[in-house]
Amino acid sequence: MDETQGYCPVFHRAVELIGRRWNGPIIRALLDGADRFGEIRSRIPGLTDRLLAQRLRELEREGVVERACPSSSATTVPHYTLTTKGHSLAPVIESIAQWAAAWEPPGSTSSAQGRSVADSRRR
Amino acid sequence: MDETQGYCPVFHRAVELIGRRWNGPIIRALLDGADRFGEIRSRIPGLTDRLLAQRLRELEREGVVERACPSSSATTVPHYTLTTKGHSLAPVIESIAQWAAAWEPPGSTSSAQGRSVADSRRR
DNA sequence: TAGAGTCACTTACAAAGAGTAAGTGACTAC
DNA sequence: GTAGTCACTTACTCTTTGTAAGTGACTCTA
Repeated sequence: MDETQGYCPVFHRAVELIGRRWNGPIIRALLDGADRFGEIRSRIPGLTDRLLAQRLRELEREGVVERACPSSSATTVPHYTLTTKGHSLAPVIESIAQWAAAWEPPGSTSSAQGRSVADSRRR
Repeated sequence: MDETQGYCPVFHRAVELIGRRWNGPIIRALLDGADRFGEIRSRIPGLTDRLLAQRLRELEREGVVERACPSSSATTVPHYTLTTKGHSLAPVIESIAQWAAAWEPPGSTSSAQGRSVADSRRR
């Protein structure tokens, strides 16, 4: 009777959040210790300011990322860190990385530049 | 010296393939045993013919899905199945599902319809 | 202290992708 | 032989992304 058996909106939301363009690499950079806007950007070739700012705001709204402006002394530059929710994505990221490494296409060891799935669709 | 330390194009490609709109639910439906076009579509509310056809072709090209037209006798209706590469995504899907279940927002137990991350951005 | 540089964004516009809706051809049931 | 289902396509519109050029707050240098 339930036509949509096996479908789970919570899963759907999660996979699109994680998989949304640039979000995977952004979360990975944050897990790797990057915590400033420019630092994240410089670690991800192809990612622009506009999209990074947008993605960080979305991730913040989803409770994955936290933005803090250390009003201490020196700089007013904001810092981005993962929340507990964000840190708990580590195993997800790890399992994707493992799958990717296992099925890495033959010729993509070091020369491969970050061609996306979308890019490969353009002829 | 390497500005893009920690960045991995193989990971980037993988996370965008898995997270590309509708791909997560499609792979999950296939893992759950759906093998015909209409069956996959009916399990995923909101997914249209156009996008399902497109996504299946992309997944086929990526070697995740296999399309077979059983030329046997009865029907000419094609069947879709996961390849070995596709089946090996099971742990990835599982870890996303676990994360999603753990961080499911309070009011989304059963009433939540499949609102995507994108939808929540529209005001 | 004037001017150049860096940082974290924002805005404007064109191109690509996704949603909506209405076909199409092959087959099947009545 | 006509109506219905199935697996797609095509045409059109709206949303998201990419590209490029600002902007204001701050810092460093002469």
